[in-house]
Amino acid sequence: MELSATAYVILGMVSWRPMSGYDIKQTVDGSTRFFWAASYSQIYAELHRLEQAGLLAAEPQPTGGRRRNLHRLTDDGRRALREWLEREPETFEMRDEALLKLFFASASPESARTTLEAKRRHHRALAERLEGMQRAGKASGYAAIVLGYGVECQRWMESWCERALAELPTGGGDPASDEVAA
Amino acid sequence: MELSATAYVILGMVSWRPMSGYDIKQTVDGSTRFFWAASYSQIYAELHRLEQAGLLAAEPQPTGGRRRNLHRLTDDGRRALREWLEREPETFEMRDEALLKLFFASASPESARTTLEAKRRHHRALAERLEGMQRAGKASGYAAIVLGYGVECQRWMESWCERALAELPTGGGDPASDEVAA
DNA sequence: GCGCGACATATCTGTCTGATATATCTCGCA
DNA sequence: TGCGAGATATATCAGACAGATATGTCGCGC
Repeated sequence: MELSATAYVILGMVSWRPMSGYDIKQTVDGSTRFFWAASYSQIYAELHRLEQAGLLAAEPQPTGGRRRNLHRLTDDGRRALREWLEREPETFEMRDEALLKLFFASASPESARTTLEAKRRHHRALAERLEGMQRAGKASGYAAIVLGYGVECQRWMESWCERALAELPTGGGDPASDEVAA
Repeated sequence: MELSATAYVILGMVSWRPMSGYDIKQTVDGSTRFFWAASYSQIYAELHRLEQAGLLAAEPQPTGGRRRNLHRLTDDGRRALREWLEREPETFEMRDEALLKLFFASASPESARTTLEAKRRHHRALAERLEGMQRAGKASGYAAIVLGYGVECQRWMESWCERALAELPTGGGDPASDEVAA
């Protein structure tokens, strides 16, 4: 049974406590989102698939007229989660539009500085947000380790931008001719 | 005219010299791939769209019986590229399966160590590959700056893994109880 | 002259995002 | 009392994107 990594995010979240799709989305947005995001469409689709596969069990818990399905892990689900944890991680991807703009900056050299400044601001803002989560003591155990990674990583990126900015030639010039040999 | 960021990768590549779709894929795989990847399906689809939009011009250059379309930037295309470079970067995303596994490691605490070791190996291997590109002198100008970022970033991640490994409790235990407050 | 690997284009399936639709519930406040 | 804003909750669509695969040509070594 091949599952997407997002399916395992759901299994992992539900391993803490039974959750609705909405709960899962909120928790992902407040935690794994910075290294693994998930959208509603993905979450609800996976939830149905995982129930079909017997890894999750849903029990309807309507509050008055409002629908709500609480999903909990089955024994098979817990086993699948554990097996996934013990496999080698595969996916590591970055998508950084600022780096892309810097890469092509020779087509508009004045843009290099503003792009780097925007990237620095972005990392600083995210670092501060994550530090707020640290101070709020929202994460413990492994989650706290990963949160620490997030903070330090954003701070490293922020400081790289500062260094790069300092080394950038001032006149909006091109730091030696550009391009990558094919 | 709304273009995807991948469209601008294509405009940027073609701004260096006219290229075929195949050329673009090779160049992306050897350069921007680590912060902005592109697949053939995406590239050929965008190439058609950009030509429709008048930002690229294609000239057929068959070698004997082998088809080949050389794409070059039009004046509108160069203008669009410059305008994009001067806009604020928006997308910054990471997808790191190792971090995800570490996050949920309390469901299989022995996995934390092997996950971190795999992540460390991954970053080391990528760093070495990028350092090889540096030594080969394949990048100059802004591309070299971005390559330097890649190397330093991978090395930072590698060293973070080493630090985390050193701080991990030895007996496969759980570093204080887990979970994230909703 | 045959086969392998590089060159070249195209397309399919499936993952995933972001926006949007729909409906209910809660709470503050007029 | 009643009403509107915002939180809760599920669902779906269009489109971006990756990865695999199909199809065919070319050059080169053996």
